Amino acid sequence: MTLQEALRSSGKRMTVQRRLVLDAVRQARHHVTADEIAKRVRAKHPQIDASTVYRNLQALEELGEVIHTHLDDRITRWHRADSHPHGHLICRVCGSETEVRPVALAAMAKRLRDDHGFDADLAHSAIVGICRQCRDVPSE
Amino acid sequence: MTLQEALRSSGKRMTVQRRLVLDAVRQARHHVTADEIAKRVRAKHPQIDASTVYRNLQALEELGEVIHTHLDDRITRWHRADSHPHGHLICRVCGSETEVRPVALAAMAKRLRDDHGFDADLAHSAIVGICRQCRDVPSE
DNA sequence: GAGCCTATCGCAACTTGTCGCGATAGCGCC
DNA sequence: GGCGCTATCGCGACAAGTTGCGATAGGCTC
Repeated sequence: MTLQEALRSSGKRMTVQRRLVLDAVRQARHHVTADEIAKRVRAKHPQIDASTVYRNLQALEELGEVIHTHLDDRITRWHRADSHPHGHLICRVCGSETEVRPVALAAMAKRLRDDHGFDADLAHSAIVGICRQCRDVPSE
Repeated sequence: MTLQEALRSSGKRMTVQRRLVLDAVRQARHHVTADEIAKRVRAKHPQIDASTVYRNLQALEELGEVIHTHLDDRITRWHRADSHPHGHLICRVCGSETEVRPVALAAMAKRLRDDHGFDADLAHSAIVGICRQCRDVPSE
């Protein structure tokens, strides 16, 4: 389904603001925060409010254009929907971030599907724990 | 290590406010929000500030008395450290919450330890996805 | 191209949580 | 029991995100 079709079928409209937010997420290489998107959008259109950015990110997620994930801080990160899916391991000691390949996530998700009939999205929230380096040096 | 010993060895002090926050978390049956704890504490001591509650929850977590978890909303939940550990499955469609037994979490964590040397705490953040009921009735 | 319906906008207020600062009060020592 | 060091407190300001509301403007029809 194209963006035009998605807009039509959901009754949503394409506004200047929505276009700018979508472009900002698409142009970003990695995960970006709403604040970073707002800054980028406001560079050319300073009157655009933060709430407009938040509402548009939500709308674009409903349209399937962008996706949000949660790392371990309170800040939501956004990225384009067509980037390759992956999980995140965050070390609570040193803060390092490691990517998990989809195949490993799928194996873990299978267990939850078998046990609970639950279709887990393990890429949505980061998995917190202790990384190899920090575990091997427990007394610092 | 007793609470007294933990306080001594970390240089922390036991204040009236800290005692009240700890009691409030202990008395709560399930996970509670900071706001619920603040309300309970303020019922008898109205001058206690929300920031004091937040700082004490953090301090009590460092002392090993309480633990926080993240469900899918932005709100942090707290519970006593000695309650049995478990994971949470949250359905993004209906919002239902299912507990996952530690044994299932351990099996998933083993995979991450084998692949990445990462010691995952899968009880820290809820796992988001779609529950059996919502998956079986896709068109509503 | 004008008009209508209503999705969306900008603004302001609110929520959850954090932080800096001067004042207060645990707790170890005498 | 009194003293001093400094952890903690209450307050106000800030950060990230949400929500209600009157005003604006997409996009459909004619």
